[in-house]
Amino acid sequence: MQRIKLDVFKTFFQKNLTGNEIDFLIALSHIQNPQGKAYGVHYREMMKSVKMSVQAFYDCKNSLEEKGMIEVKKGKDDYDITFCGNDFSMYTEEDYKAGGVKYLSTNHPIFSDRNWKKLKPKQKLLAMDLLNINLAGKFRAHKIGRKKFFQKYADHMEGGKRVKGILEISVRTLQNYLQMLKLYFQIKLEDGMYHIYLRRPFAKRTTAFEKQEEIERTVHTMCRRTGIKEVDPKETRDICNVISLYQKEYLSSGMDLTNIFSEMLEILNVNVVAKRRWKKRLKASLFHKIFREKLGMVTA
DNA sequence: ATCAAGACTATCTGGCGTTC
DNA sequence: GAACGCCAGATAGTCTTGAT
Repeated sequence: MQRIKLDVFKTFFQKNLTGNEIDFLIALSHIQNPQGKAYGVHYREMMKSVKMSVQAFYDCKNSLEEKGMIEVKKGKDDYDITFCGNDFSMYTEEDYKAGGVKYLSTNHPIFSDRNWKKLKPKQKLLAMDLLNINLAGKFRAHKIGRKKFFQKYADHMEGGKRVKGILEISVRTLQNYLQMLKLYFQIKLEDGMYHIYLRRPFAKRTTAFEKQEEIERTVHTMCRRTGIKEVDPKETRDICNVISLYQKEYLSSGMDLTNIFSEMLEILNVNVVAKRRWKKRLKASLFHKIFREKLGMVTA
């Protein structure tokens, strides 16, 4: 589920997010399940994907929780993190077709661009807002009056009072931002109207989101938590397929997969008395059986 | 693995001035 | 008139170091 709900994104503007915090949330959206939950988030993993320091990981995790953007539950050397309000599980195919699901895709090339990380926090928000407008407008140029553009994003004076724009920055700063926006957008000023549209390499929709990848992450997390070191690729794939097949039931049941993995290991090692001698590995057929039982499906 | 303190670095603003 | 380069000082963000 590489996406952020539009109304969740809108709250970004009021939370005074730092650059790292924004990237943390984007990275979280990459690994969340349809309910907006990311299981087994490890600090090293985030350090790598967000390119942040150890301390930055903890700072972000704590500050985002304080700001009410995420909910954190401690796991085994890792965390289960819920992206608050970013739940997509209630939508059906029809909802998507009818255009009733408003979201910003985080699977867009702009987020993997090498310059992205260098952008300032509010530049990121501005780029994301314009990206959303351009995607919604099917890549047609976004036309907006110069004055209106500045009033929307930057503060301005009105009758001696300072009126805030959504970015709460000065006009001068917004002018500076226009330079960086040129990385991703073509910006032309014609008759007092800005014409803003995505540059060629970025004028594309996302690639299909990787449901499989997210499930595979879950399996690896469960392996880490149950101490399985020997991760057979074929068994992993088969287990992923089973989870994918029953994903709807699994998500609504709210069950903890760790228990199924533990049970799988117990059965595999039923003849081994000493726990430390257990052979810890994956066995898809056994997983399948336990999984179905727990979901209340009777094996035929 | 986690976190706190302090060091270091980046950012924003608003003024002045130049260019188109 | 709009855009923007440069500058200094205040403020905020991030990283390094080091302890537990």
